[in-house]
Parts: sequence; C-alpha cells; structure tokens
Amino acid sequence: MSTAATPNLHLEDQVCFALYSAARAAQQAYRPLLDELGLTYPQYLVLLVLWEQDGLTVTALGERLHLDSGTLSPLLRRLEAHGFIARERADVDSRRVLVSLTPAGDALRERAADVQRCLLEAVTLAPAELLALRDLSRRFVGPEA
Amino acid sequence: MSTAATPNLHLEDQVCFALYSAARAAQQAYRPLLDELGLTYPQYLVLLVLWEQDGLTVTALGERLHLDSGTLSPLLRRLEAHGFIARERADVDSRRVLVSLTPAGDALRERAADVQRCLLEAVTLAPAELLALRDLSRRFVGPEA
DNA sequence: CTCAATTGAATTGTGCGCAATACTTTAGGC
DNA sequence: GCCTAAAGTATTGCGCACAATTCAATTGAG
Repeated sequence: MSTAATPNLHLEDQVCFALYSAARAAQQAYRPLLDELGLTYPQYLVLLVLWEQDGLTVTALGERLHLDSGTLSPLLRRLEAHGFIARERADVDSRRVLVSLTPAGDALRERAADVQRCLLEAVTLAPAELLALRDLSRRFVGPEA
Repeated sequence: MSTAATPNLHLEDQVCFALYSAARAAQQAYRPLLDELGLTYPQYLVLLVLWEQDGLTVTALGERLHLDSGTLSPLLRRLEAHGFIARERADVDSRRVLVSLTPAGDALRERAADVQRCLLEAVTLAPAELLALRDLSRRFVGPEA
C-alpha cells in the first residue's frame, strides 16, 4: 500500500488511531459500571492509586497517572464533593495537599472488584492477548514512564 | 499477584490504563508536529479521512472515527474557520451537510506525510510490534469496528 | 536576615468526548 | 395533501486534558 519513502496516510493503517479508538472504547465499557458507583473513569483511576497508597500529594498522584494539577485539581474537588476523598494541607509544608480516602471512598474498593470482573467478561481478547496489549501500550508510552 | 476470584486492582496491572496512557502519549507526540500545521489530533484525523474520500457527510465522518455530531459539529466549525474545509447542505437532502476540502486543506496533505515520518522516528517500538499493537487495539475496540 | 528563585497547587482558557435535547428536513401511512 | 415518525445535524451541559499563568509557601545564596 505504501513504501518507506511515502508513508501511507490511510486512517485504518494508523497505530495511533487504533490506540485512540481503543482507549475510548475502554472508557465506554467502564462507563455503565462506574455510573453505578458515581465515578468517571479518571476518577476511578485516582481511587485505584489511593487504594494502593493513601495520603498522597496531588503531584504524586499526577506522576502515577501522568496528569497535571490542571486536570487533577477540579477532578479531586469533585471526588471530595462526592464524599470519597478528603484534602488537607500538609503540616510540614503547607504547599502540599494530602489526598486521603474517606470511609465511603475506602468502601468503594470492594464494589470496584466487581467492575473488574464484569469488564474482563465483556472483553473478547484472550488473556494472553490482553497482556500483550498492555505491555506494548506501556512500552509505547516510553522507555521509562 | 491475584487469582481469578479476586481480580487485582493495581494500577500498573490494568490494561485499560495502559491504553489510556498510550493514547495520550500518542497525542502528545503528535502535538508539536501538528501545531505547525495549526491542527489538533482529532482535526488531523478528520483530514485523514477527507484526504481519502472528500465530500462526506457529518454522519459518514462520524462512523469512520467513532464520533458523534456533538463532537464533530464544533470541530468542523473550527476546521472551517481555519480555512481547511467547507461545509454545504446537500442539494438532494438539505438535512445532510457535505464536508469537503478547500485548496488549503488539500495542500496540508503533503506536509502531513512529514508528520508521519517524524513520528515513526520518535517511536521506540519495532515495526512488527507497532503492527501487533495496532491489531490488538483494533480487536479490543470490537469484533465489529 | 533578606530577597530572589523554586516548588506545589490552583486557576484560566481552549478543545475534545459524550449524553441529552432541540430543530429542521424528509419519508410514509392514510 | 396531511400528519406523524424518522433521519441528520446542531446545541447544551458536564467532565476531562493540557498549556499558560498566578499565587502562596519554602528554600537558598549572600
């Protein structure tokens, strides 16, 4: 279809379009499940991090998710308004904002396990293919990320 | 780390987070290149489709890109404001809006080939891995897509 | 100690993505 | 022809992403 000298510009051949479509398809698969928890997908990702390690700063959350404060500040404000997290300035350095789970936020953890199960059932790829997709995607992000 | 009965909730193990991160990394790789053309990545995708087949309706564009009119209408308005496309109601059915390239939009096609070349150089994955990533992503989107 | 530089978070502005709604045009049933 | 239903697009509202800016708190050089 094309040579190295003339890269093809067909939509269907584009790796990045496939990634772009797959990422949105993933969010759409999550949406009905997360709706029941009152969460969006990025909010769910924040909780995934906090369930692993509570009490992180906004910057630390951003490093894990590759998001900056411009995205996280309003997102965390909504999570707080929904009662899932609390934010407080650190004593030692009042520039830092420590994000911690409320009991309600911690309680979501069990229900989130069901979300994972439902999603795995909906996916048509074989387990080994999912692992391959995950690892290729991670390496696409960068050698170190 | 986990069994089938208790799916793990670690961020780093999530396929969808890897996709989400990779898709955003792809857009960030495109951004500096597309900035020079005055395009965003979704706008670039629309032009990719039009370079293949000009004069499509909004719905036809949406089917190719998996986007609805809520996303495309303002995006096309901006592409039109920038002089890259024109929109006109179809004669046979004035509900349909035909989107067509202007000379300026058509001229971008050559410069876009350079964008592809720069991106391929920046990517660290081997060609075969890129194909694998593309095909797994497409199959993740759905058996039908 | 003082002041400039740096850090951490929030804010502002633009552009998606998507659900829900509205509006116009066309097609059908009669 | 008339009236209802359907199709095609646009609009509204909300929540990300991200660049750029702002602001307060801390650090460090002197």
